Amino acid sequence: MESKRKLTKATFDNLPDEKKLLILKTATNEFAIHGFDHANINTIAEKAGISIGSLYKYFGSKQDLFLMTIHQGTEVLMHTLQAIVPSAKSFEDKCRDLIKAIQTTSREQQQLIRLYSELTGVGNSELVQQLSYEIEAISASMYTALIKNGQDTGEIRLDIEPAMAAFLLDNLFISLQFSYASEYYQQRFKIFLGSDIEKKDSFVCEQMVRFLSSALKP
Amino acid sequence: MESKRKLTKATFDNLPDEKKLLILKTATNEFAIHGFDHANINTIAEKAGISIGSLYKYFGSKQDLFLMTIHQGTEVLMHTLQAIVPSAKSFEDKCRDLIKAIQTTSREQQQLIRLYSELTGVGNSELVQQLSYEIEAISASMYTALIKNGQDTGEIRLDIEPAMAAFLLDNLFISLQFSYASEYYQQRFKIFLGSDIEKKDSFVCEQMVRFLSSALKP
Amino acid sequence: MESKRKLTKATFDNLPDEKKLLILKTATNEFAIHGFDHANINTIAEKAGISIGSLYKYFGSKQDLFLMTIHQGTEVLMHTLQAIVPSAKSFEDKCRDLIKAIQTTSREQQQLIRLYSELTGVGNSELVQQLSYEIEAISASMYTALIKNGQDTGEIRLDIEPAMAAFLLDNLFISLQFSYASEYYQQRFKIFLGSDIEKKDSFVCEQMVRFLSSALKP
Amino acid sequence: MESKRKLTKATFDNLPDEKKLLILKTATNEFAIHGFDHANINTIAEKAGISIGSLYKYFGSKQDLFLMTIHQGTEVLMHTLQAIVPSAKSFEDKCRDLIKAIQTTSREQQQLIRLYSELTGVGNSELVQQLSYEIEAISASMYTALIKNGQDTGEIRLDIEPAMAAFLLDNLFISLQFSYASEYYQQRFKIFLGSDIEKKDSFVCEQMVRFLSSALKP
DNA sequence: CATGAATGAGCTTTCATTCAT
DNA sequence: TATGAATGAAAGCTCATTCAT
Repeated sequence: MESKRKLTKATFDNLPDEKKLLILKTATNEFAIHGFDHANINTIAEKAGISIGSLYKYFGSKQDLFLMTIHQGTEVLMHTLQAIVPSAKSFEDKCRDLIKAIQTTSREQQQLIRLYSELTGVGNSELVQQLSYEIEAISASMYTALIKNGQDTGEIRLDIEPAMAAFLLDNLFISLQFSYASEYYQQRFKIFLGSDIEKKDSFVCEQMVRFLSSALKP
Repeated sequence: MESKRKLTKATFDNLPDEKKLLILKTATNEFAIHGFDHANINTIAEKAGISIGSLYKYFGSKQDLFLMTIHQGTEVLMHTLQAIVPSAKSFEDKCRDLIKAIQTTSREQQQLIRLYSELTGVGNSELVQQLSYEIEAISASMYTALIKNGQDTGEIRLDIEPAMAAFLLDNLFISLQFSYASEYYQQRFKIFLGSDIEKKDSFVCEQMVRFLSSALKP
Repeated sequence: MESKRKLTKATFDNLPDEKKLLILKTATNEFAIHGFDHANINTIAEKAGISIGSLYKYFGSKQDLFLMTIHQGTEVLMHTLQAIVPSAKSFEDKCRDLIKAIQTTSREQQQLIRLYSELTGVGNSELVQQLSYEIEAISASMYTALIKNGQDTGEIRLDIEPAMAAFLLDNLFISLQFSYASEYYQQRFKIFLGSDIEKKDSFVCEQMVRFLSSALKP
Repeated sequence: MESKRKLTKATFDNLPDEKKLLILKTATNEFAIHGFDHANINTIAEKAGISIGSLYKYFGSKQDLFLMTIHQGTEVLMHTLQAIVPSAKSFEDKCRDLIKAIQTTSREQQQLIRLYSELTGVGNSELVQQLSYEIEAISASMYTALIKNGQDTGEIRLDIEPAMAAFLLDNLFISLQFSYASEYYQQRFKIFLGSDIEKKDSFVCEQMVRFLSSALKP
């Protein structure tokens, strides 16, 4: 809908992949550790082994760099989704796969998910709008399709609106994601379920699957 | 369990209630609008009609003031919970009441909920730990009790762990809360359900009730 | 006409006169030597013996400080004008007094006049507009009155518009001012009149008086 | 007298005229709009369709490029002067022609005149000295000759030094030029003469001619 | 107790110039 | 000759906190 403004300048795209990845990884690290406001652009440049001037040749601003790290990160996450949702498995099995994927990636990509939760606080420039739209619209359409498909195959009740079911599903998945990645939500997770959540992956998964399939079965 | 360090100094407690409320209200406003980092302590003092010196006599630091605003705010929210959860109604009716309460208070107390979502980013001092424990522990125990009670009355299935069910319930409620209060989650809400979410309160409520009661009924 | 926005904050006004003058003098120096763009706020603070924080408590921005130095400086110049123009002397004698005053003050207040010529380049914020209006409006009205008065006394021809005569008069005076104060205009002055202009004050004065009185006599 | 250091390197002179003009025109634009300090060399190169590397092959520095734009611009202005001053007309008519020329060119070559007023602030390298000498020496000698010639023909009084009269004449002309071209002086112009100065060209011209011829006639 | 002036470290961003290709 | 990516010093401004009055 909007004329997609690019987050990077051409100079960045022309960089060798190795260098591009190094820069983005360094930035992801800094932003995840210190948050957007407290992350230091000069430090990022230094740690990535480039000059500040170059950093600003590649990205127009601190915010652009931040958004780019998220953009690149979410692409990875979206691939995971796309590998699971359109498969031929049953709805219940897909849920199980999704939850397991969340449990794995939330730990592997902890920093990325922390970044995502920073997105809320960066103010609401056009770019933030655009990026968040990109991210959420994909999940929304994929989950809605997932539900509709389940309704077609008779696995999912018809008296619930697909968009609404998708919304609730995504809410549960996002919450779970944060519960594994963010320090704050991790603590809350433990308050509910005890300090040994690390060992309870399959328990959490099975209980959620049970919860979800009952909630949506006809 | 924890050595409760106080957020306020005695000097604040001795203030007339009116003044105390004015200060906290002003702070809530500033923090909700600008976020923790960009809120300006000097501005808060000015708007509350007191000197910065006094503010520092009342609260030890910016963080302490912030945590106090949350502490005071959540008390209000907890009262709502306590009015609904222990009532004599059916589980389904309690869910309905809770969702309606969320829809109402999220709009009325928008700023408060925005504050809460800032909590994640404030770092993890002892005080943050303490406060978050206070908040989450109450919800956790209340929802867990709610589920157990439902299991006792035969309204809720027995093959789901009460703590786990409570966790999922709270996840859905918190997500809904943010969806009404935070700008970012509001946009996401609309991506899923269309731009007229303001008019769909009862639809959202009924669908969620249906989802929840199916998920948990025996 | 415009709601006069103040250049200083109250905190500056409350300072002891000695300190106020030291700050303005230091700033005048820096701005005169380096020009607006190259003047260094941190250096000004340091040389004035105050912290940068304080400087920004006193003045909202670099530009505000700059404009304040001009404002204060022109006040001095305006006093000189007001001492000469409304006197009981003949028009010719007043011109002579004005030119002599320019020759003296341009040397004494060299830096101030250099500041003034920087004014053009500072961009056109509301404040610049306001300040320049203040300065020019006073000269305009005083010189116009001077001409009208001369027409009333029969010293000045009637077939020239007072405002136009005042404009030309001011043009000559300002040019002369720059010719003594600005390095560039000084060089130009010498190209026209030879390198010994320093010793030619009375010659320059008499020739100008002769030029002016002929130009305007009936 | 002075060892004329060149502003351009040979590489520039060898360029096709079209390209040379494009570069200078682009530079004039940028310098006129943003002033010397805020003009961006990289932007100029980009807009002129050449590389920064090339620009630095053509001109030694930002300052050199700036001075070159002025040098080239003043040549145009000087041609105007040379077309009027040595003509066979009366002194009064020449004045009239000069003023009219100023009114026209100040509007057409607005940017050029704005550049000229930037010259003061560029510091005082050898090159600035050289350039300003070039410019001012020509006006000085032409106006002085104009006056002397008037004295010879009996149009101009003998009791005024030609150089001095030339100086005053040039002061008035330069002031007028700025009054049409610079934003700041334009505002001042209006303060003296009202906001409709655009429509008053012939009035301004006639009043100035009257002023000048009276000032200098025997 | 109350005040509020003073502090100063710290951070984003710009841009003239260089030099390897 | 031409290119344009890389450089990095430098500067305006903010704001939590202190402490003398």
